[in-house]
Formats: sequence, structure tokens, C-alpha cells
Amino acid sequence: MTPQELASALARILTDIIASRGDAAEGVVVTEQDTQVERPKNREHGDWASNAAMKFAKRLGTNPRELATEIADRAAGIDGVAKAEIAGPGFINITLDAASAGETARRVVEQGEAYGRGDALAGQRINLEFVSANPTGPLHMGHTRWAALGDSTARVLRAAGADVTSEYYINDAGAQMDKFGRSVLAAALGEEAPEDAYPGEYIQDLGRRVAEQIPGLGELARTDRAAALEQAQELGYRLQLAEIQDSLERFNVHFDVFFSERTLHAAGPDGAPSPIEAAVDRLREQGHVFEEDGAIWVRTTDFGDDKDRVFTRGNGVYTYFAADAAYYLSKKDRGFGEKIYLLGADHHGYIGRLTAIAGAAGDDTETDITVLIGQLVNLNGARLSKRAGNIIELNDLLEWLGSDALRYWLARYPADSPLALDGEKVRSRSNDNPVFYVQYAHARTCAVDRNAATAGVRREDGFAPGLLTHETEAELLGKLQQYPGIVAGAAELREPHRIARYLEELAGAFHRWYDNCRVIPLREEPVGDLHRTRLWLNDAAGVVLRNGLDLLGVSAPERL
RNA sequence: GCCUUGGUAGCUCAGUGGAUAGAGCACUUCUCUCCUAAAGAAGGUGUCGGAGGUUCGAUUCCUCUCCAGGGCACCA
Repeated sequence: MTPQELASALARILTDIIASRGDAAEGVVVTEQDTQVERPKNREHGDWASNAAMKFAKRLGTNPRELATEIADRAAGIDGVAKAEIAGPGFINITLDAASAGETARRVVEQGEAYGRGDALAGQRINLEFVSANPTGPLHMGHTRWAALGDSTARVLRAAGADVTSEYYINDAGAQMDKFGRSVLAAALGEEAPEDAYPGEYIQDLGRRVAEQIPGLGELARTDRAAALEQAQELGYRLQLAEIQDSLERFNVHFDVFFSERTLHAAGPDGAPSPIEAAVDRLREQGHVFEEDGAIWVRTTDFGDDKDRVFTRGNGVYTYFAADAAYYLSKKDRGFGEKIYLLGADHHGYIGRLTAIAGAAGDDTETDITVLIGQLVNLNGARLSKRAGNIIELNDLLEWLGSDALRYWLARYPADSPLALDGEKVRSRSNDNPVFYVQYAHARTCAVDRNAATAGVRREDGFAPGLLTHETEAELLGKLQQYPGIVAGAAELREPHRIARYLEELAGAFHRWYDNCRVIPLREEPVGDLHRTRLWLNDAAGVVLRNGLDLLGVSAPERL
């Protein structure tokens, strides 16, 4: 008996009750959502509790306790329910048979990697864009939170059945790229850096590599500076992008699509208009475009933006907004329903204009676009910069803290909460570090497996769920049963931190159980069904810990 | 000025209208001849920033207000 099954059983009971009341209850509909049960904090309140009676009493013209009594009487008859009691203002507290609860252990083991996956978001094609850092330098501190959160969000959405494409938008056109090109060329030629050049040693490194890989660059620069600039810029860009992609892989962050801004500026075959040109035409057809002061504008204020936006400047150059609009249309044309943008708080001014683009494109601004704004991360205050004026690169963080610990800590908090990380704590391999607490629980399940094999305890020799009666076993089973609901909730709310918090609770329940219930018999003791059944439970815990860590992009080692 | 996100235990933070508001850390004690003690057990801590409102019930929703972070370009 899972909480979902219990909820649907309660929904049926309530529907029956409503039907039996006739006219008084006309039009009242019950869904599983209404009868969802929760795990009470207090064990005396049973295994699962429902507040449905309190929610429906008013609409049915009765009082909560009376309705609760009626529901509880019938709930007690559900197969697998040991008792159903009413308490407080109208809670229905349900206790399951040990065997019915224990059945979960086998179910989880048999489902393995599939346990926790669901179809709540099935049929949805979602585009999830995050990081999208300029390819003019390495990824740093500021990008890490979105990398971790975005990748975990993609995994969680997929686990809920969504068809997700994770996407990185490369700003490889425009003034920043030109500046980058000049910086790289100067470094490659050993010239003094231009006035507005990118600072940072990485430019020097790129310059050295560019000089190596383009043997005649110096000569070319003397005869045709523009050609040399273009070659240096292009190669520098390729090298830098490869570095970024390499860092992301090391961080276990995967993108399905790296989308180049240049493709939005490029004309189509046979001189067809570029996507940006096509975009302004499409918006014009919809009647959202006007000209003023020599510039071309989009009337985004019609869609709640706080000011209209310039599409083409007076000097004929497209704004960044123009590319954003064309990019949005590309996502729409590629068949995505919901487009999710994961942005830092420093970009929060984008919400209005992005939403307006969606509206102008004829999309539903409520459902087709989601802009998630996250607060910035702060690591040991600002003091951590190694060199004054220098940023902390993702690669350095990975070397210092490790991918697992960094991913876990970044995924552990909701995106909109300001986050101050303590590097020493993230690094510590002790019990004040939740990532190790959770990983240790998993490693323990593996240790138990190894020892069980040696001791001759085998799952296939028996399973007697009614024997899982210890208090810590009920608690652990309850936690395992909650997992699918946790995944579905995390997906629906786009809050992967819920997975991390859940895993910490699960690890706690596992450790407490481990301390109380032995899987391997003591020396003189024969192997019995209790040991075998506990091995199922141990393995079920291992499965869920592994599945959950995977959603966070964190490894589940078999030994620590 | 306008927009936006926070304010919960000494610290770092959970808490999608429910029961006595939680976890970890820190502090004090216990528990390995027995599956990994990187673990477990026990001990107390709150003006949920403040004031109104909505209702059976508010840390949660609404309004006002105080404090803090971020944002308000024909920049990229």
C-alpha cells in the first residue's frame, strides 16, 4: 500500500459518501489531489494522515469530525489498513498492516532505477535554458549555481515524464566577441593589451595557443590585420568554448543543444532573411512593431513590460533584445511548449521583456514561458579571490571541493534563497557535511550487501514483509514510499532542492534502522526470513539513495 | 522613485493553509569482543522582522510597514 494508492482509495470513499448525500452535495467533485495523505510528524498519529474531512465538511454542510468519522469507518475496511482513527479537529490517522507497508521493499528493489519515475509531466516538451555564459572567458563562481540547479532540474523534470531539452545559448556575435578577438590577437602577437581588453591570465594562455596553432599569424597581421584578427578571434572562440564544455562535463552537467547566436544573424539559403529579420517581420504582422526616432521598436508594454524595447537601433544595428526575440521564436518553432529560463538575480529585469516576447509571439504568457530567478552565491564572503580582481573559476572550485560536494551544496537550497557557502564545510569529510552523510548511507547499503553474500543471506530465499515491525523499519518504509511523491513535487515546482532534503531524511532513517536492526545474523544465529526480508529493505534503501543522488548529478559510491 | 527576492533557534538553513514550527552544526553526556562509529541515543533553544486583514485554522494567502540583497539602457 503506497500513499498514492491510499489517496485514491480515500477519494473513492469520499465520492461514495457524496453520492449518498444526494442533492445537498451536488456538484462536489473529489480528486486524488484532495485526499492526498501526508506523513505525520508525530508517530502517534499513525503512518499516514488525511485532512480531507476538514476540507470538505463545509461544502457538504456537515462538521469535520462527523465527516471524518464516516470516512474513517470505511477506510478501516481498505485492504492493508490496520486502523483508521479520527483526531484533533478532523484528521483521519491511518495505520497500515506491517505486511502491507513492508511490501514496498520488494516493489522498490524490483523497479530499481525506474522507482520514483512517473508520468505527471508526460507529453510536455520543455526547453530549459541555463548558464549561457559568454564564450569570452572561463566559467566561474557566478555560473556554478545555475549549472548545478539547471542540470538537476532537467533530470527531475525528465523523471516526471517530461521531454526536456537542456540548452546553452552562446553569445558568439556582437561587440563582446570583437573585444575578445582583439584581446586574443594582441596576446598571440605579444603586443600590449588594447585599452578595453579582457583582463585575466586565460587570455594570455589562449593567445599562446592561438600563436602555436596559426604559424603565420605574425606575418599575416602585418599584411592583413583584419584577416589575422578574424582568424585569432575564431580560433580563440573555439578553444574557449571547448574549455567551457570541458568544465561542464567535469561538473557532470550536460547540454543537449549549444545554440549559436550567429545563426540568428545569418541569412538563410538563397538570401532568405535571417531569423532576426524574419522575427521582426513576424512581430510586425502581429501589429506589435512601430518606428520612432529612427529606431524600430516592439510594443512590449502591451504585454506587461514596463517599457517598450528597441529592436533595431537608429544606426541600423540590432539590439540584444532582437536576438532574444528571434531565439524565443526559434524555440517555439522547434516545437517546445514551455520555455524555461534560469537566470541570476542580476538579470531579473529580463522577466518583463522575455514574457512580452512570448505574448507578442502569440504564446500564453502563463504557461508557455517560465523565468526562474535565483539569488547569487557567495563563497566565504568575497575574500576568496585568489588574486585581486580575479574571479574564481569553476575548474578551480572543482579541484578544491570536488564535483559531488559542490553540486550537492548548490542543489540543496531553493534558487531564490541567498546562499553563503563555507568552503571548509563543503570540503570536510565529516558528519557536518550532508553530502557525505547521504553518500555514506548508500555505501553502507553496499557494505551490507557484501557481507550478506558472505554470510549466505539471499533475497531470493524468502520475503516476509509482515516481519518488518520495528519502529525504525516502519519509519524507513514510510520514507521509501514518499519518494515518488517527492520527485513529482520537485518537478512540478522546479525545485530540485527537495530531492536533497529528502535524501538527508532518508539517510537518517536508514542509519537509525541500521543501528537497530541487523541484516546479518550473529555468529550462532541461523539465517531466517527476517534477515532476508531486511536485506530486501536494505537494498530498497540503496536503490532510492542511488536514484535520488543521480537526480542531483552526484555519484553514489559503493565504498567511502 | 518603481520592480523583485529574502528576514524562521547562537550559526547555516528547511518548512506547496493543518496537529506541540523542524534539521544539521555548535555545547554536554552516553553507545563498537557483533553488517563501515564518516553512525546512533539523550539533553533546550524561538516575538516565524512588525502591524492589520481573509477563515474552522496563517510561518504559509492579501494589504501596509521596517531592514537587507538584486534590478530598472538605442550596453552586451
